Amino acid sequence: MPSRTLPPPPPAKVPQREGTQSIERALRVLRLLASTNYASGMSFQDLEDASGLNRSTLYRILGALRAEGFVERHPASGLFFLGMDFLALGSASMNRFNLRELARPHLVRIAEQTEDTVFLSIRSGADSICVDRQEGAFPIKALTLNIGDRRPLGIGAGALALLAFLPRAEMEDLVARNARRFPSNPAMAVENVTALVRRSREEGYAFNDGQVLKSMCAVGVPVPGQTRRQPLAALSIAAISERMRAPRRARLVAILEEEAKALGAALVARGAQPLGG
Amino acid sequence: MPSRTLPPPPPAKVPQREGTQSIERALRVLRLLASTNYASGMSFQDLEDASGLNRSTLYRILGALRAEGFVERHPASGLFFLGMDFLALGSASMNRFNLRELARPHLVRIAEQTEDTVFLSIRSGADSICVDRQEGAFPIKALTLNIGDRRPLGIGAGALALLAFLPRAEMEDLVARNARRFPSNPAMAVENVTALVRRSREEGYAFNDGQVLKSMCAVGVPVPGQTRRQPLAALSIAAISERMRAPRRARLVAILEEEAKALGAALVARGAQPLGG
DNA sequence: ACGCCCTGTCCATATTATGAGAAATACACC
DNA sequence: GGTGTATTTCTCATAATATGGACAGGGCGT
Repeated sequence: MPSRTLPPPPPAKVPQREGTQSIERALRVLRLLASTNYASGMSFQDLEDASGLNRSTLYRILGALRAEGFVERHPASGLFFLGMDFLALGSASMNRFNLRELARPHLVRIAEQTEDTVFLSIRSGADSICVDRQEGAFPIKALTLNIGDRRPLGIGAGALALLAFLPRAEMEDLVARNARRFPSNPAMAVENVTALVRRSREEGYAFNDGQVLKSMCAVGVPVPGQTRRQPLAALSIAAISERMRAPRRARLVAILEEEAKALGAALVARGAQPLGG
Repeated sequence: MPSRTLPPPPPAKVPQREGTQSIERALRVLRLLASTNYASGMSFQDLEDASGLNRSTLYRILGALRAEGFVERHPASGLFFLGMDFLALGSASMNRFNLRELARPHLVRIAEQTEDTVFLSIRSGADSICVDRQEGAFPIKALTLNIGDRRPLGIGAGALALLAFLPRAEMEDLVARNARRFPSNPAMAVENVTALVRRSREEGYAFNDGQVLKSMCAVGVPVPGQTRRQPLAALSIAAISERMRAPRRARLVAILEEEAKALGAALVARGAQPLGG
């Protein structure tokens, strides 16, 4: 080894920190606990390995999370879990602008009139999230979406309605983003989604003809904000194909439109704003 | 003012801290955002007032929460919201030991056989939490519980089943705790709950005869763990009183028992342990 | 123009979180 | 019962981190 003077090891520490190391770490731990591969709980060892944190630090973090009820520890097994309070937090996160509360009667009314299953979706970034659902009485149920499910904008009637009625520039940007996110998925290709959007705009509603699930169809409309170009949410109905043919489909759309308009007005009155991301 | 030498102001700081100030603060902020009175979003000012934190500190905390997606800020209005990821976290918290996933087919089967509404509950501390629900086809629905709802142990069929089949000492402790928590509620009085527990043990199932909602009845059974004295969860059925009379009620209980036994076996096989608190 | 309030950023400071290690505790395997 | 291993808690010196006061840029009403 030539004894060259070692170049003074530059601190090279690119802290890049914004002064919130511990919070960041704590939230990461929560994310770990939420990852579905560990639904059956995580041991301390699991957490230590997966997080890469120092033991002492991890104990301290877990202690804090536990003290606030965000994490629970099973006494017998010693496994760590997300605290049950996340149920409450989860509901709260869905209730932006009281959207869910205000929308519920509309969902119920639509489900009663149509006997099919109704969904309420909102936009989050380049995704659509199903926020609420109301099952209809018709025995063959089309339960494509569970509450909390994410779909890229454009996939499914609700997600397509959210996308299609955005300002053109924003819409095109999102379509491009999703095409990049899912390069291997032909359904997300720019041409394909653009075609769906065009048709939705022409017909005034989003129509999903079995793209997600064979033999299941759905229609969706935007919930208008100040203007129709600023949708606050989307309402959609799913049913088996037979119940979605031309004459009935128009009726369903009319019902959706009516409720969406009323809901939109109520939301605007309460100062709701379209969600971006 | 006598110029007495000021007694050296003892630091008197009782930090009492466990070295997790910032995490504690961050979690408090999340709680604030989740509080329902602010469902329509909180301005920075709101948060500052409600949290009592220094502005800079609050900015940093919110920045960290936002960077991790736990908090979102609405661009137009500047309002802060819980991030939509809480939906996912909420689902995850319900899926302990994959309970929800494993239980779902059982719920569906019970709902199909009985046409009534079925609930899955677990214990959390001195409460029961409704973790999942499956609606039956019968047109008059008894939707006493929403997913995520908490009830003190003993109130309602599911919560009573969870309580009644615990080891006696534990049960009595919990009954006493809840009586103290709700001193003004006669339904939670020790004598009352004890009587319900006794009957449940004698008959082998929990029966709620309109205590929660007039004209609505429910039956519940524990999902057994290693032994029946270590219930992992509870299954219950709610219906209008007419559908809960003697002959039918026995059938319902039999169906519940069968599914609960199967579910319990599956859970035990996966190493599930009863939840405490 | 002026004051007032709200919003956001900077930066010196000491308070706080950190992590190594030791000590205590539980647990398994003979 | 005894030995070894894993788990959990505690202590403590240290530096890195989070803190909060000060400052600066609007917006708005008067």
